[in-house]
Formats: sequence, structure tokens, C-alpha cells
Amino acid sequence: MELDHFDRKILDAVQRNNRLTTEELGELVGLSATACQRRLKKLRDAGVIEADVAIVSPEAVGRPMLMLVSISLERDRSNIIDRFKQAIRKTPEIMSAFYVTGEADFVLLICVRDMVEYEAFTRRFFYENPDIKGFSTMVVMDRTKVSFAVRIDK
Amino acid sequence: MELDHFDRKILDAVQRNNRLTTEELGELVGLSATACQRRLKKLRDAGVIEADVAIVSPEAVGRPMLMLVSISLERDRSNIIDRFKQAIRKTPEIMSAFYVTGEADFVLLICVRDMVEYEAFTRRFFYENPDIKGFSTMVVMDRTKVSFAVRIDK
DNA sequence: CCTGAAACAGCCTCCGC
DNA sequence: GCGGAGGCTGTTTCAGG
Repeated sequence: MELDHFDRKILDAVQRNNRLTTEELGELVGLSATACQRRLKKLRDAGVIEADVAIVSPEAVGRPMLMLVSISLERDRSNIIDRFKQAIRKTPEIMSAFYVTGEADFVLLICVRDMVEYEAFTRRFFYENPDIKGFSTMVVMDRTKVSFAVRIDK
Repeated sequence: MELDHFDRKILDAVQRNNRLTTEELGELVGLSATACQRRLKKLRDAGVIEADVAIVSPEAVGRPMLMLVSISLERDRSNIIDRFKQAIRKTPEIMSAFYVTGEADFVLLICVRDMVEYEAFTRRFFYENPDIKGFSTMVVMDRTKVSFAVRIDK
């Protein structure tokens, strides 16, 4: 899908706040509310906007600890990787997962209540996935940027 | 803020889709639309819901490459760390940034158009931050889980 | 592809429970 | 605290440029 100047401005606004009224949005980007609304629908239908979500505070729901875990697998065979991705999808402690090149094969972002829950997670997850060669845990002390906002040229 | 069973169900629903009508939400959690609506407002006001955002496809806006970059700083002095966090906030290529313990000091999630843009970013960013001791790039080949959905007990 | 008006849906305030 | 009725705000459709 082709994006023009207005689409980009709209995306930039809604990726920060998707509860703006189309009127406010129109003001922001210099279009009528109706036009914005039509463009938004198109952007959603085309999958340019993948989802509309509320960001929930992990602390507020009792899971204040974030961990980044880098994982190496025994082999890079594609069925092993696919099986591992399956396991990721089924594991609720995992917020985000990246399959990467470089020092690790996967990097996971984990959200847990405390070290007890984290230890339980590692035991279970690594027991269930015998292809894991090794892993390294980094405890997140602070997240400076929160969401997944993409840089958008205008 | 105290969260009951219903609040948790609401959070679990809206962190996947915040465009449900209060009616649909009510159906889902077993309350009236009005009650959901009241609870949602409270959750937003209390900061349990930190933000409401649209997730934009990096590919669709022309920045299909994601990189995870782990960074080590020369020293762990707090003013160095604060200065570094400042720099992060000002840098639009950085989607997320975590200050961590362990193998690295920071882990950044970077979103760029191509390797050319990435190289320009590293040159600039590392030139502007002389306290960086070293870094390691992992190119993201696939993201298995996208958003920041937290596990919520019900 | 834009704007503006009119019909419609969903939200929110008030009130009784 | 919950749920229902109504006014109100925002969205959507439609006509015209």
C-alpha cells in the first residue's frame, strides 16, 4: 500500500495515542474528520496498522520484573526453530520474542512476578525444550522507551 | 490500585484489542457495558493502562529491518547512565531500550530502512556517546510475539 | 480523493437499586 | 459497587465538487 504524507502523519499520531477522535486527528494532520476516518479504516484493513492495543503496566498487575533472555540452540535446523517458535507462542510469561542472527539465536522478553516465578519458568521452559544449548539472563532495571513506535518519515 | 477478577479480564481483553465496544467487553467479562466503561476509565486514570496505541507495521512504513543491539558502557557511573538515557530518548531509530544487568548494560531495539541507515545510525550514535565501550548487533529475522502483552492472572 | 450534512452507533451521566 | 434510560459525542454513509 502506498502511503502519502497524510497517512504518515496519521500513523505517527495514532501509534502514540489511538483514542484521539477523528476530529482531533483531522486538526493534527490538516484534514477533515471524515477523511481521516476513511484513511484510518484503510490503514487498518491493509494491515499497515497491525493492531490496536492498551499498554498495561506490568507493575500494576503484579508482574514488575522484566528479563531479557538470550538463548542459543543446539542446532539451527529449521524444524528445531519452528518447534521452538511454537513453544514461545504457548508460553504466557513471554511478552516478545525475536529470532536473531549473531551472538544468540533467540532473544526473549519475559515478564514475571518475582525470581521464584522466573526460576519456575526457566526450569519448565528449558526442560520442555531440550534443544536449548545455553542461555543468559539480563534483568531489566529500567525501560527507557516503552512501546513499539516506529520512526515515520513525514 | 486493587484489581479484582473483572478488572483483570478487562485488561486481558483490551491489551489485545482496545477497540472493542463497551458492549462487547461486557459480554466478554460478564458485566454490563456501563460497568466496563466505568472500570476502564478508572484503570486509565490510575495508570494501570499506561497508553492506548496503534501498532504500526514497520515493513509497511518502509522500515523493515529490526536490530537488537547490546551495549556495554565504559563505566557504570550514574551520570553516564543518565546521559545515555537522554540520548536514547532523542534518537528516533530506537523503538525500545532496556537498562539491564548481566552481559550488557543496555539493550536497544532499532528499526531501520536498510543497512545503510543502520550504519549511519551506529556511526552517529556511537560518535555522540563516547562512553560506549562496545556493542554487538543481532539482526532480527523474525518476531514471534509482537506486542507488550503482560500475563494477567484471572 | 476531498468536504459537509444527516443518520446512526456507541459512550457517558444520572439515578434507582 | 451494579444496571438501565436517555442525552450527547463521535463515527459512518451519502451527496456533491
